[in-house]
Amino acid sequence: MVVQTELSDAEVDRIFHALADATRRDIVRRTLVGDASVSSLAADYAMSFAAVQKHVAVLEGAGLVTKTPRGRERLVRADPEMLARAQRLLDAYAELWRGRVERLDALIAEDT
Amino acid sequence: MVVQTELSDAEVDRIFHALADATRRDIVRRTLVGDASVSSLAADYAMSFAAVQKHVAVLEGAGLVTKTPRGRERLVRADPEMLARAQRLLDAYAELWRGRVERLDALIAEDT
DNA sequence: CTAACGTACAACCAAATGGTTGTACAAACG
DNA sequence: CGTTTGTACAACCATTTGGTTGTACGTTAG
Repeated sequence: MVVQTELSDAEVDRIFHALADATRRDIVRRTLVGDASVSSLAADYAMSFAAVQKHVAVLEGAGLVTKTPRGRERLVRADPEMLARAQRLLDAYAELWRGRVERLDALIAEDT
Repeated sequence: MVVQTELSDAEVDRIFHALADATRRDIVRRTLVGDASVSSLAADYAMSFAAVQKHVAVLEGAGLVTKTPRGRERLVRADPEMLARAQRLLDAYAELWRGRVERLDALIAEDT
């Protein structure tokens, strides 16, 4: 889509795909506030631990989240740098669309 | 993720999924500027007409795009209202993340 | 009218997704 | 020590995805 951004098409694909699932969005939300082990995350979803592990892996692959070992646990946290890049990406789209919508509004206004 | 938005989880799923493909993002970009028939869109991608038809259907299902018949053609255009809703959704995420990042920045600043 | 064009839709296929269970292993607990 | 906890990973499965080709049908052009 060649919006102003430093992200490749494949990275944008991965980011949007990672966010296209309610469980994964919830994991991002929770790890935004503070760290959480994979099992503590898994405790709140009606699916197996392994399934949650996979969701975390998808988020990790998109760079939205990082995992750091602490003892036998793996702490998951939202990665601020990648979130900032994703944020700029979303801003770029929002801005693009805003421009389009305002242009349409202007056309409608002219019609009156 | 329960961000401030009027969209259901399933709708958010569909929107992000629709945007998780470079061809579909390109179609949105092109129909943002002006209408385009499905075949005129398809002419620019290295895939069959039917494949492009399916991509348009995904965008349509997400509400990002509408199709209106004109003669034998079907004109595709980005839907301003849904784009505005998607824009607010993206804004909400960006804002959420911005808050988190700024909070982290503040913590780092305190450490110095 | 006939031919070409634009679309719809079904059938099919390979690969990816999203889930499961089972096994293995290191770390923490008692 | 042995047991439980947290994780990793493989195998498996059903469904979805993203692509294909082929057929049918209305619309436009000659």
